Amino acid sequence: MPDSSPAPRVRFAPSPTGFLHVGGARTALFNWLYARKYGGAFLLRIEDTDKARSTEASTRAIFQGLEWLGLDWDEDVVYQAQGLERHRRDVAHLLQTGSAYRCFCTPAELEAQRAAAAARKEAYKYDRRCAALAPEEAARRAGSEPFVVRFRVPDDGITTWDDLVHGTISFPNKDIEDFIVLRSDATPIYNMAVVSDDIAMGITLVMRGDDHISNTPKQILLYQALGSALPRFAHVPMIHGLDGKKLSKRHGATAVADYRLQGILPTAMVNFLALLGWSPGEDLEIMTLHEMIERFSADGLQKKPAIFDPKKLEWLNGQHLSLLAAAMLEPLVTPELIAAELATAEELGARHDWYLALLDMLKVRARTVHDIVRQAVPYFRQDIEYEPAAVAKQWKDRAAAAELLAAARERLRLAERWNAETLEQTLRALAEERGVAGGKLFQPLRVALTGMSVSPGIFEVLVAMGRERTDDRLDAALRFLGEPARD
RNA sequence: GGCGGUAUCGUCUAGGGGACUAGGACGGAGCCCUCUCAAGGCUCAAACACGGGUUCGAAUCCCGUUACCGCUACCA
Repeated sequence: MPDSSPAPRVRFAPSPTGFLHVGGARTALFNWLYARKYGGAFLLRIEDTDKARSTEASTRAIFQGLEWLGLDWDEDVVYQAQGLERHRRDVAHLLQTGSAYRCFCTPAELEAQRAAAAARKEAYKYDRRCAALAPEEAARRAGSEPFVVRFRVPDDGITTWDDLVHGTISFPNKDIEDFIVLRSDATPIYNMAVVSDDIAMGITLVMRGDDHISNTPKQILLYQALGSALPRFAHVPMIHGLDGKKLSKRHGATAVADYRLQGILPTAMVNFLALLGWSPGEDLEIMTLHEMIERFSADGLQKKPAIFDPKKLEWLNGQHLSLLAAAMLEPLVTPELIAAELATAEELGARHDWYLALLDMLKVRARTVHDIVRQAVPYFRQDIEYEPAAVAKQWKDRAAAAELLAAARERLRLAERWNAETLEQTLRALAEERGVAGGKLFQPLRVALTGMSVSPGIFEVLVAMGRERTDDRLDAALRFLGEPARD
């Protein structure tokens, strides 16, 4: 026999009513990490029983979101709506064994009862009037009247479980109302469908958001009434916005796809999400998925909600960007360069080594993929745009700047080799001859080459620019400034 | 209102009765490096919600209080 503990089976069960939300993505991630860590299965179930709100586009968005994050699932995707017959069979079983009963109260009647309770400032709980109906009578009325099926919650006792993140949680049964399991249109209510599906899928650990804690006792009661072994439960905290409230549209981007559009790397996103509510201990922050699997443990799961801090995400993204080899970065940046009409795939392919070196040069000071594209502009575009602020500051004395740049142009034309060492020697020598600090030469030169006052080191820039374009840029700068008088 | 959950720097967190003068990270301030900006290195400011216990000793255990969050549908 291999191992005494069977391989765990976990699932991520979103309802396809919108895009993949960061909260959902994180729940999926924790489930995935758990499955991968312990050699179990990570299953995906689409909870599409609410036909009015479920869409196929949402389902696709969920798949794409998970794929982008690198969270692959095992086995075929389960669609909850396809389990309808089984859901009904399970409800029939409940009815047969007396664990559930038919309720003929109409929505209007229930609403009136609720309103009356509210007026009396009492907590409303279904008064179980239909629980007392004789089974034969209920069966007879069922032929002609609409009804729902309610679960018969025991009067006494407590329902309790040992939550993987919270420890023991218990609910007195007397506080749980006889909840509905089957609607009057004979479709199952959420709690029923979930339990039926989780049993059918052989789920051994239900890991989901904190907001399901109060559903758990009801679900446990269902497992027991259905005669099934209980899975373990783990309730992970929610994600909140900067204001401490549940993350919503008001907080800006909430869909993982939004972050993709913002130039966030999937590895950074997944790393950030993992850190929200989980800690590997030992002050470790930057991790790959693989490293997270190695260190993952439910012990490190936090109990309190975490606030989503976009600043830290950006920082983390910058770190991942710097760590990423140019060859890995290439497929992420190339489409954007093409979209920005800075280059074509052919051009990039033709000078591939140069392109990779450029990425290595730019990635260090970028926090998003967009930053790289922005910084790459002067290396691709034929014409040059000068930032007004850069011109104002570095070319304040236009005549002097022109004179200096003209001298630099002459020297650079004479440079024997076009590499960082040679260029540094050449330009430092020039600065020294002129009796100026290096910066006094490099800064105006930077503006001439890039149009900006900020860029990578000037010698690197020169190398990336190449001899010809450097010369063109200096010509352009001199035209802009007005050629200095020659003797 | 009822039920449930949670509480360490502004934020993410370490901490599991003495190792706490409470550690790391983001963000902030400053210094170093330096041709600019990043990156990197260093320094500073910044927290155990409050009150009672238990204990020789409590951020850590227990009980209250407070605050916040979730649920309280024939939604999921």
